[in-house]
Amino acid sequence: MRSPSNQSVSATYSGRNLHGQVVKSLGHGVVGGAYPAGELLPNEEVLCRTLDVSRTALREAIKVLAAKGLLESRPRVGTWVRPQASWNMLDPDVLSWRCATGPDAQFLRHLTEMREIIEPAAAALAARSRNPDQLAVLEDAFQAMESARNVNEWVEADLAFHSAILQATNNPLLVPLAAIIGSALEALLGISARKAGDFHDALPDHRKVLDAIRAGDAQRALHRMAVMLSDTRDLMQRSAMLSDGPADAVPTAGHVLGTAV
Amino acid sequence: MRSPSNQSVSATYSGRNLHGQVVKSLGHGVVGGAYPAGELLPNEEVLCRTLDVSRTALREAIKVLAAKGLLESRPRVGTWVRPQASWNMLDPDVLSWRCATGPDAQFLRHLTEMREIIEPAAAALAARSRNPDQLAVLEDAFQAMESARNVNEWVEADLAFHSAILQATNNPLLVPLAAIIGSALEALLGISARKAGDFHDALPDHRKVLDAIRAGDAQRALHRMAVMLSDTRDLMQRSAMLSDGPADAVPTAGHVLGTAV
DNA sequence: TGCCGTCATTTGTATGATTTATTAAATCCA
DNA sequence: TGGATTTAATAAATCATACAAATGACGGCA
Repeated sequence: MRSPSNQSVSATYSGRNLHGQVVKSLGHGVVGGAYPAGELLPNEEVLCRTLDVSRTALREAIKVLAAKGLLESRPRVGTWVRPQASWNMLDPDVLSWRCATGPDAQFLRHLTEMREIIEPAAAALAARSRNPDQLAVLEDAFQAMESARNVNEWVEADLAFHSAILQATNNPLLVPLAAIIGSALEALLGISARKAGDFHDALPDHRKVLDAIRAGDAQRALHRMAVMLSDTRDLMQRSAMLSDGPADAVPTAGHVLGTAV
Repeated sequence: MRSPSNQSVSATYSGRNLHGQVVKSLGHGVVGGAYPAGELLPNEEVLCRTLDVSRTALREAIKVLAAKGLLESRPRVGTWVRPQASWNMLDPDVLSWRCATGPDAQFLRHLTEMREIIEPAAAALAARSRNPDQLAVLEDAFQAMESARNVNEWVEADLAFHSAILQATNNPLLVPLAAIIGSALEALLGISARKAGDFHDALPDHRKVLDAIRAGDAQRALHRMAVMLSDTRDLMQRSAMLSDGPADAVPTAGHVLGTAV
């Protein structure tokens, strides 16, 4: 038995190590706009003193951020912030940093748009490809949603539910997109601070998706998921209206894709 | 003028630096299965001697691979390969390494499935959201496809075409998915070695998508893109049949999603 | 003006010393 | 003997320092 016993589940390796903390700190700074795109960072010596770490730790962090497309370095020039288009936006860390700093309405719209593209299709594939174990995981997640007693528990179970669907597609390329859903839920939580009895309203929508996937009905699963997301969008716009005044009437991806009710 | 002049366009930062070469080498090894999942890598000292680099370079490479979800390290234990489910499959580097080593039919199917989910929706959004500049880029890419004189030129232009559509959605989360299309084209190239006059057959399909996007007709763009991908899949299965014998009859994502012709 | 070599600055690479985290063995008590 | 506790061994983590390489800027020179 050589293989190590407990492997960390979380995709984003947190700031447990020192260099991880530096990655987090610099990552926040870059994504948050503290260092504008195209601008040079202070050189290594200065950054080391600013962050109070050794060059080793700093450089490891810079290499990680370069691998995520945020930074680029050259001798004699320095290290600078790459244009936003080069950032690996689907990286869980980048996504999380982006959400942590000003989850503007526009970015939330982009997240929602992605969900409306991915999730109905994923539900359809899951209905077709799921195996019994994967279905069991999905059922468990649904039960966890039912028995959630506060918002945090509910969000956790909700994410587990949608992740389980992605897993059940048996397409490994779809699985990492759970990070997008997680970010969307987190951002949504920040905007519409739901009350105690509120969140259970979404339960019937989820049950219908589950039923369709259990029955192996791909068409129905796709449709039910589209409906659920449409409802979520409505809820979002309503709470945005309450806080920010009338929201601009943006056509939903569902409308564009022809999958809305 | 402080901002550096020429920024590298390529997303995957190649092995120009020594540590970049180590990232590439180890990345290939891990993704290719030379180091099985769950298995410990040799410790730093041994790896340094094996790869003939300093600990600095090796450790920076390991940090990068850890950030991509491939590895995890702990003191007293070592560095081991994380389970495949933890790999950040959407990372351009990981995707490229995966394609470089045994692009099995199954993985190609997963890539195609993703395209069939993403691209019709992206085409629809692009038809709606594109601005004149983005349309011009798309037209340029199409002309490059028309005037391609060999397979390499054609693949390059093809990728540019599909990337331009993703860009034209104005959703930054969709842009990085171009890496998936690139991998799919590359893998497809490996399987069905197209002949000189062959590839231009796909031109009419592309023209119809372009026309729909130019006209701002989201529904038609979606439909035309779905048709194009369906044709591509047919071509793929036919050439697979020629080389590997009769292919198993897999339902297309297009069928599942109800977007096929 | 335009070319070319030199120099200064910044990252890149290498190495040794020290610290910390973690496991497994060893030890100490009931 | 059994369980908890301490200790030791090991590998990565961090730090500090030295040197190498790349490259943009400057200045000399034809």
